[in-house]
Amino acid sequence: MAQSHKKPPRKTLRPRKGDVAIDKAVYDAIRRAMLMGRLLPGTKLKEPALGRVLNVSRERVRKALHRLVHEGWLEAVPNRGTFVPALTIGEVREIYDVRTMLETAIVGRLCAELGTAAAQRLKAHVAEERQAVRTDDRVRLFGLSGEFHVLLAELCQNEQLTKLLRGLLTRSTMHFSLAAPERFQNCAGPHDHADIVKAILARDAKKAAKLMLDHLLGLVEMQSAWQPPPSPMRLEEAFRGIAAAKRPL
Amino acid sequence: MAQSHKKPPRKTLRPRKGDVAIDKAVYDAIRRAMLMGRLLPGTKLKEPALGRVLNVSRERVRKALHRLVHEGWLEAVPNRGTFVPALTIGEVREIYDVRTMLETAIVGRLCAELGTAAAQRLKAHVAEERQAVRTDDRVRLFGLSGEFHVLLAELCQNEQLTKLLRGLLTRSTMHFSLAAPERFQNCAGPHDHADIVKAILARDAKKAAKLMLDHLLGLVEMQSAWQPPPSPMRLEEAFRGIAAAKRPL
DNA sequence: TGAATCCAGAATGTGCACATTATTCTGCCA
DNA sequence: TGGCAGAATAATGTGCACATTCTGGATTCA
Repeated sequence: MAQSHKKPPRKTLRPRKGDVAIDKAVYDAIRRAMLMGRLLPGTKLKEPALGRVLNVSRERVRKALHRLVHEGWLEAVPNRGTFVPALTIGEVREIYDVRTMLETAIVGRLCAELGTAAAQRLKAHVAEERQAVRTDDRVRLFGLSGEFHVLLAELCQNEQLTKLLRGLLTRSTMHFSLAAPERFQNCAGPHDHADIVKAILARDAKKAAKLMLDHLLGLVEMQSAWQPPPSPMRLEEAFRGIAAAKRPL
Repeated sequence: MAQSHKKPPRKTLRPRKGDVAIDKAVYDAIRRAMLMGRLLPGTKLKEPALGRVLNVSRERVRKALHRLVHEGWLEAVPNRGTFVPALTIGEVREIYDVRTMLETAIVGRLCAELGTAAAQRLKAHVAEERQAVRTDDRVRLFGLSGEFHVLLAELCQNEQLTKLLRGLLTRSTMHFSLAAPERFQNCAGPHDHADIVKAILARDAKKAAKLMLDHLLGLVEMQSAWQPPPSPMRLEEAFRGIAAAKRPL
């Protein structure tokens, strides 16, 4: 305590108040890179390199990586680093199995209790998907296809359910994104979705559940057919156009 | 680079190799304190105090808190601190609603495909619960009651499902633990479990699902009746007997 | 007397400097 | 020429020293 207590060096220490925004930006950047298939399974995410590429400090990268690891997006090996996981077909099947359990129950419930507003939202969504198909807007259709399943959960008015299903959805699409990014699509097509909505609106619980089951089984089948391409990718290229912080921090 | 480069102070820096174990210990300690009802909803978990109590550095506490926050056990307010959440009855109902969707599907599947080994494990578990009731072993019954639901998931041979259900279970019991720690019990009693197992063994999917539904509804009903007691608690008392690291780090 | 303000104390957030550990490269030897 | 050992280099893990922000209480003024 009774030391010299010299003036600290303090070079460039300036923690602004907009801190959580930066954290989220880093997190989103890595997640987006994965979802866009820029990061091959087995890729090692080095903290210094990521910090350089994203223009943030290593601690920021570290925090984002920890979060992603815990969410199941990445795998961490102590004293080794953080890696992009190689999801096996079995794991993908398991995730889709859980989704089947949840989503068949969801459509069943929607058949039992469905307000006019909810029905309207369903019909509007199907119309949007049809429009996306007509204009051949692949990117938009990709987003809509995923949001359809989230919408079904939302209509149950259960926050926990929605959050859970959203996590399952992103995890189930991860393998697909990593495996075949050029074939950007979430579902086989909006046709299945339209049929499911029709069954729900007709209050046909049995048919709706069956359609949902077949739909998800079809997705698994489709994903199982793909193989991860063996072409590696540099980190700088992977994060090209995916900025976290414009100015250095 | 061309600076004086004096000898660094380095007082007591000794990062052992058993690091992840300490992290887990801190994490478990806080979680255990919550599960034992030692931490009332609204309690602020101060990092320095926790570090003192658990004999670990503040960074370790910080990491554990971050993880717990992300898992939904705690709530963090930026620049304010980390707090024990006050789960509303509505949220508890939502969690149980999700559990209902999953677990009715689980028992349905078990009725369809159930090996002899699985049937044996089910019967053994029911016997264990009955034994715990006979000897009036409350603590053991508490653990067994929770593990029953996890066991059902495990018998589906789906890792993802098991992990998910385990999370839901702990989260659904959290409110109960916080509200009424002295009434330590997971389920209304082993009687419901025995009936469910009987229906599964009889391959009666409809009855099994109905029994599970009623079982979970009963649990929600029971939890809704309780109110959180308004007696606060000091941090030192809360973590009495819940050690993270014996020796200072 | 009550409320607004300001100030001291503590708690949180974060960059940084190390120690430790893993990886790669290079030279040597079989 | 291929494999192996050791050193150099890079990456990860962690305590620490700050800056910033929040909180609680005392003081002052209407």
